[in-house]
Amino acid sequence: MREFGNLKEKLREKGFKLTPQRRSILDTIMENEGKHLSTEEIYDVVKRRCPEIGLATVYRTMQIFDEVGLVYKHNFDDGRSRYEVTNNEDHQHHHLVCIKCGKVLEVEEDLLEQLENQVEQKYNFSITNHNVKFLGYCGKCR
Amino acid sequence: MREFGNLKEKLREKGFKLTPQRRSILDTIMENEGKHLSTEEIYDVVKRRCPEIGLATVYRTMQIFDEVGLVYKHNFDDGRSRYEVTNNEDHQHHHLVCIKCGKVLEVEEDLLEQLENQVEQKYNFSITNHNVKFLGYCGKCR
DNA sequence: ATCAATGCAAAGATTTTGCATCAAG
DNA sequence: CTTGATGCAAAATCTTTGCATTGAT
Repeated sequence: MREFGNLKEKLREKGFKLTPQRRSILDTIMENEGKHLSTEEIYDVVKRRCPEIGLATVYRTMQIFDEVGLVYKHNFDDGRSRYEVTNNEDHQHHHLVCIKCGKVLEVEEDLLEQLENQVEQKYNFSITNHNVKFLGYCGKCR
Repeated sequence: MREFGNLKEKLREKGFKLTPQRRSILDTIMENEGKHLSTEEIYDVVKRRCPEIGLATVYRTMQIFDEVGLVYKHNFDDGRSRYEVTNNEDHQHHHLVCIKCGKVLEVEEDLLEQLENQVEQKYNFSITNHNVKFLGYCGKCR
């Protein structure tokens, strides 16, 4: 489990406060690790422990968390953004997206270092993260 | 240059017709290869040679083209979908997205075959395409 | 006291849909 | 004729914004 001290610091660094709402949101996405919740889904869950919260607050909070690097904003092509906590890894892991049923699996391997180094040199680009999706058919659908 | 016969066939296979509107849209995105046009941008260009066309038609057409595999639908996190012709390659090339200025560069290298093979075996998943974005800072912004 | 954060409602933006009309086989 | 495709406008979604209020420091 991750310590709150770090998080608070991470927010403070950029001039943000750790309000009860933000903390509830953080709790929620940490408890639902690997689920890729959308903003509205997060809102629905958070409302249970924090009934007065507004949807706009969740939207604003997710923007901040993304900016600060607490979460990663995914696009799985279903019309809404989905979020995942970044577990202090500097790089995102990869995802398998089934183009039939839409299921999203996670891949543990990274293995892109070598490729990234090549690309950084050749294109004069400083890579801070990557986003890798493999599209295809999952076991059930193929 | 690609032949229209193939395209028409590709559409027909799935029961779609190659109408003048669809053809104009296809011309437009082929003439703007590498530009990642959004639906509205495509609409603006197509209107010049096809003034009676409606935005909804462009949206519907892009859905079909994506489904048929004529284009690839990108998300560069600017709030709209952007499209690119798939040059009969079975796999997408990669992109460098600058998180400061938003510029998108293309990477020619693929080099994911090995990783994909590993992943296919381990996760019992049949990969048909991939989507790889490297996030970071371009030459100007870093 | 100050200044950010919140909640609510309204506004924005992109995308989809309903429906009458058009076009092609 | 019949069926899909189109254009227009309206609707549906997701997301952002304006503003008065609240809440810490």
